[in-house]
Amino acid sequence: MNDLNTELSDLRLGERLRILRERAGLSQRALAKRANVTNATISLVEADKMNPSVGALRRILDGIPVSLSEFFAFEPEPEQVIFYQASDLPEIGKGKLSLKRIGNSQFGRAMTILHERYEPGADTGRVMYRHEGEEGGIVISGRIEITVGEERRILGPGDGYYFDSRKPHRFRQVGPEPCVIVSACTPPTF
Amino acid sequence: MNDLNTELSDLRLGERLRILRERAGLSQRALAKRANVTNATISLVEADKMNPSVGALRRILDGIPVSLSEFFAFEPEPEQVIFYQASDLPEIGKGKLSLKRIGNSQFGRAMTILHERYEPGADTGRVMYRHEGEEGGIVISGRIEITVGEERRILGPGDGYYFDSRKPHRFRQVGPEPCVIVSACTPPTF
DNA sequence: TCAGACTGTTAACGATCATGAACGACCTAA
DNA sequence: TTAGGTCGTTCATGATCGTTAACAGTCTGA
Repeated sequence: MNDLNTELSDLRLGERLRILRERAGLSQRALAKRANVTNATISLVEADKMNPSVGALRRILDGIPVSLSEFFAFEPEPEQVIFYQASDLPEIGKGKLSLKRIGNSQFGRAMTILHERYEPGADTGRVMYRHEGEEGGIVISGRIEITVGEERRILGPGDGYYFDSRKPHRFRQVGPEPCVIVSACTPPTF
Repeated sequence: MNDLNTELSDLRLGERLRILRERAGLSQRALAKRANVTNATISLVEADKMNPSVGALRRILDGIPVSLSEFFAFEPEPEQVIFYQASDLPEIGKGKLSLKRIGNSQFGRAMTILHERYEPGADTGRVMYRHEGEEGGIVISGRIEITVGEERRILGPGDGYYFDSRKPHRFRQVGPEPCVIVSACTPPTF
């Protein structure tokens, strides 16, 4: 016994489909005909006894017609994540540069927070980044050389920076110990 | 050979899922772990080689996290229906009262058009309807007795009406031939 | 009362999903 | 170079979907 039932009752597909279908004045069979699905399918979905494929659901909704987006509009949002557990944060970047993003990929968020770790020798490269927005940060530990446009500076613990991301920029770790930075950029970069 | 491939490429689930996943900095396996799905599932979905169930897609999206509504937000709307073929219009109502709704159940529409046909003896009943909005119409053929609040009138071809739906109202066919009316009400009643 | 047409539900079965385990490719460190 | 790690892909199999076909219940009209 898996949690199919839990999942189904959680989605409440059936309830909403039935409401929309009846609102349109369609019987299960009438809708089935329009949707190129059988009435049994609609019956089972409405009874929360089946977990339809996305394609099947779309065909059904097309028969009403209602878009998938509209259909799920009343779906409770996945509760806004407020707290991020370190072990859950995916590690981005490769090699000597490790990034952990906080608040990323959340629609409607104005910025992205990064927890960056530069191992000795780490370097964002000669090809300098450029993108829309602004970014800033504070060095937590270690030392890093930051180049922004024509400016170059080496920062240590407690030091900070802030610049327009459209200026070409480059980060390069210096010294024997890794450098840790917490930064933010806006709007969220991908 | 069915049209599974057509359906899948039509939905473009894979493309969007991949974009969202990568934007979140997650590998297929990392996302799979969060979503309680296997990496193979994500791989196949992204390659448009599988039509996931709604439940599975939701689990995957929860791992990003993105709501179903957001995920389908960019789905092209089912092209706004402009022309309705009579044979396609579902017939609502029972017995002597037949209704055909035009533009119903379309989110974002301001009103519903009804093609009503009252067979001899048809009557919306003594329990008079009341609902939000306004409604009006024109009699095409036959004769009908309309009661709105304290007002009562018998209308024939070419006659029209318009009133606030919150007033109790009742329609009753009179005469030997069926009565056909085209009406509109706002906002769409369910 | 009966036949007919409709409603939504349910059982059995073939098609498909979702899984677990393998694969080759790539990178990193030793 | 090798070993170990990750990446995304692919194959075989059990679980589930979606269909076909039947079912009982309701309503209409004869």
